[in-house]
Amino acid sequence: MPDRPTLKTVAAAAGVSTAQVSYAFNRPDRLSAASRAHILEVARQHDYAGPDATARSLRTGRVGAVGVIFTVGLSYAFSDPYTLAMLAGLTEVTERYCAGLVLIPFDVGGTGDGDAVHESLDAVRRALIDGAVADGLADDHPAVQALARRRLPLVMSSASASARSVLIDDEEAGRQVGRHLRGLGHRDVAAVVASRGEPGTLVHEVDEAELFPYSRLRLTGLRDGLGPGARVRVVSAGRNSEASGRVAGGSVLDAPDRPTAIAADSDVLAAAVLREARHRGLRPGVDVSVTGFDDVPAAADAGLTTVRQPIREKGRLMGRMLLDPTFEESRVILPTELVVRSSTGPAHD
Amino acid sequence: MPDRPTLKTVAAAAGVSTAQVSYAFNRPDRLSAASRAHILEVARQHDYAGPDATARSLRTGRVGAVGVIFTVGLSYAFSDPYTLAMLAGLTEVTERYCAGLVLIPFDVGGTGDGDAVHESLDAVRRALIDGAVADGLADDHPAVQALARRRLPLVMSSASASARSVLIDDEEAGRQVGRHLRGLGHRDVAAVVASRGEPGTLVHEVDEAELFPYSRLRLTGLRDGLGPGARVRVVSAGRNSEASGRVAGGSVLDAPDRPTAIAADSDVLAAAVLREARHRGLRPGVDVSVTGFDDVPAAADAGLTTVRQPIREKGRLMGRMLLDPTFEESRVILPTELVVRSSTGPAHD
DNA sequence: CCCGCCCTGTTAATTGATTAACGCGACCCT
DNA sequence: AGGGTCGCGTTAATCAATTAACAGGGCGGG
Repeated sequence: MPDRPTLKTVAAAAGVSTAQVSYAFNRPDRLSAASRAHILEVARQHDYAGPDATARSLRTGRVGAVGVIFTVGLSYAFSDPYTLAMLAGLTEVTERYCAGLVLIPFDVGGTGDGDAVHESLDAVRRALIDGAVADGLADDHPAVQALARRRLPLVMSSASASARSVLIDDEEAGRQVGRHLRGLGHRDVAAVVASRGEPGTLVHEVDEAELFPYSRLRLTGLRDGLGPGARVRVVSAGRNSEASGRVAGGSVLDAPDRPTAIAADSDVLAAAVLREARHRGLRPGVDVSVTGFDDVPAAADAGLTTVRQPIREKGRLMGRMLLDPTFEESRVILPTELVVRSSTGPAHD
Repeated sequence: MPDRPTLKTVAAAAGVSTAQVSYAFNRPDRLSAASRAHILEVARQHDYAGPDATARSLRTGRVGAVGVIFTVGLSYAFSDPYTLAMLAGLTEVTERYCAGLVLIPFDVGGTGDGDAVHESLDAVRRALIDGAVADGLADDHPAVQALARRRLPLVMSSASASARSVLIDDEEAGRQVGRHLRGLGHRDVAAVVASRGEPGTLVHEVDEAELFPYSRLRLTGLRDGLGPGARVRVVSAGRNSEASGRVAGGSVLDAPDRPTAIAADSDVLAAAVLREARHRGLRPGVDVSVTGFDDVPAAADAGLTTVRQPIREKGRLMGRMLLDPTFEESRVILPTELVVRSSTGPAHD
């Protein structure tokens, strides 16, 4: 018996039909206890590990796992506190449902041209999942569209025409930051946002459509909150990492017309900006004001003024949308809250 | 056409055999460019997302994903620096191979009796993977055995009779710690190890067999390194977390016969012990010596004497063992290095 | 005594693809 | 003209299970 045993093998060895073996593993109530015991015993003797997962999935149409799309390198994602908090919430739920979690890389390295996109979509197309979470992606993202074509249940964290979503009101959050800064007298603000551009480069108005959807909304809110007459320059931070944040922050701080405040799109970026500021002898909240986003644990330590969002709860709700059949809402909006700490203060130039 | 389209649908609509459609998606060289273009066009019109992932997996026997078994809650794992570093290395490789990563919960909550084990094994049995990584688990762990029965390629991080492995020499690492402490004059040491027991309780010699395999080996090495005549008490830390570490550390520090040194099984536990020590007014490296394990980034900040192991490289190698067909070795032993910092110092009682 | 139901068990259709083997013209070479 | 090869397609077996529908024996009730 060199071959891997199958249901058929076991059925033949036990002298019953394959249906009986299947029932023995899946529906104890459909056969007598005696024959179930016998079948399981024969299975053990043949070292049969139970029904093949792939075949069962094909037949039942269920896989028992949900996916998460990652548009940045996975090995980087594991160092991002926002992502980790979201995943922690998500896995609380998947675990309760005994579901696996599939991390799907969508890594369009380099130019991002048609072929590269096509290639990296393979992982999305081949992923064995019952549904997926696309955090921070827009409806028109190729990975999202590929999933939609597969007709898989999808949960997003930005407003979507078709998919269910768990959101925050990004525009309002941006407005909270804008109003706070305006109240402190800031009229010249740099927004540091993750984007495809090189860290430290300016994002022109026409390119703002290319930003992540949440960045666009926060920008709109920020401008609104600052009111008319304020200047808002948008600076690309490349990816959302410490290193990129330092480059972007440095370029803003070294500009001849340095803004009085810097609103970063995440606490990770904001913390990097803070470090660069201190490095230049600038006192946060005095010489320059800095705000973040998310309120990850490190923000409190850094004295960072930031917008708190319930990240873990977001993950939990996304998970429930996918797995809990009694969860009906197709859109949940979570509250945000401006947390004022020492990194912001009155403007003076 | 309310149903999800299949290969057959598309073949019929395009007026070709299903084989052609399959080739159009998988083997462009097996058909003329014209008919390939035609088929893909028809597929698009019918909103066909490409061959069904499950069916393809059944037929080809390949899934395109590898699994990682977690014996602690996933949402907790995301806060453990060792796990994150290992995953970062692992995903570097899976990403290169466009493979998904499936996080498989094996969460035997509560008593851990037969039924609960059986139940939580379901996720392991049903996981759609081509192979798996079992970090820190022993050959006789139920989840490992379930995977072995499925005849899936398996990579472990402890010595295994059957599976391939990427290891460190845990016994030698323990010995390094032991010798270091002996050199400082410590003759009474507490080893704080993760285990199933309640944090803070003593682990009796007979129960040591129940510990994680790496803990056992390190203990053996530690005793050997300390040499004859030294006392080593083993204290359970429950799970490998800050909270558990504080409980375990507190109980050791409050014991009437407090040891002069505490060797923790991870930097996370050691950092917790350090905090408890400081909290009691004990100066690390002076009033009490503490060692960790892993050398995660936080260890340097905490001034922790610890054993460095190349965690990320471990993850990378595990991934290559699973995915890189040119990687032949079935056992790799990585080097460790004792990093002496300020948390250890001469013993005096 | 007969009808119908329950309990166990079997038959066989189905899930959606992959791919080896083979068929059939057209073309080339000698 | 005969035979070999090449390009392009089709046929049909196979992957390993699930499950609706059905069959027959035993048994209780009328």
